[in-house]
Amino acid sequence: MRIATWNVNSLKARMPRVEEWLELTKPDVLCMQETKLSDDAFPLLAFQALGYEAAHYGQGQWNGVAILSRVGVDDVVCGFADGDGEDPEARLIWATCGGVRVASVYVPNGRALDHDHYRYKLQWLERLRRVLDGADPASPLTILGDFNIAPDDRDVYDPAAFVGATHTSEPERSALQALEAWGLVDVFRRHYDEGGLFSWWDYRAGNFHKGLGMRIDLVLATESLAAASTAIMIDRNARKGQKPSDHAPVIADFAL
DNA sequence: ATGGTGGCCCGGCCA
Repeated sequence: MRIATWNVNSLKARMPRVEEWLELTKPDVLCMQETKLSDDAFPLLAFQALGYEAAHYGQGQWNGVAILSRVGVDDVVCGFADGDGEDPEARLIWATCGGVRVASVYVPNGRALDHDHYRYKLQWLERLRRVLDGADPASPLTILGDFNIAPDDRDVYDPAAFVGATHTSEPERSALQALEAWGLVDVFRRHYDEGGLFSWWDYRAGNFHKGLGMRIDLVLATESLAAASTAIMIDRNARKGQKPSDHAPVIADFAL
């Protein structure tokens, strides 16, 4: 089973690239983030024409997450659904696809360490951790998406440049480690040890061509599922060319 | 290391 994640930075702007990429890559499941669409505007028919079912949780203009699948989209849950009030932003959707529980997440950016959005980010990650109490770490489960956290210093082009900034702060990394402590593995690190392998590059200043990026798009999987992973790659080709997203897709293959 | 690009939808905000 091939499962991928891609922050598309507006599905409306990216639809030609996404359709082309689906036909080329043929994932069984694709998690998308930042669709920036209302549910009414989600191009379901176009995806069905390519053989995919889909679940979308959007709010229009900002955020928005989706799961495409050609191995079923069952038991869809939008948001935290934990009874503690609705998250005002559409950042989380779950579905069961081919026997695997899949989440597509768009973790808040945080903006700055002293910003309200940073506190929202940490609270959001804690809430995601609590939601996992309702799941079994021995079951096949995967959380994919834009975590807006570089897990360690290998995952940024210059750690010194991020001191005092978001994405690398200790509380953010601890919040990610709390998810891992529940029973999730960073599948990419099961296959690659080296740094300098990134999934996001700022549009500005030619950062992609200079190799100035971060690895913030992650595939977290329970140990039993991670043990079935045969390969994982960051598809840098999708960051090239006309009208790319600022994120590259991450593609993971599992022997399922 | 600052200034830079591209998305939203039309003036800044957000990434």
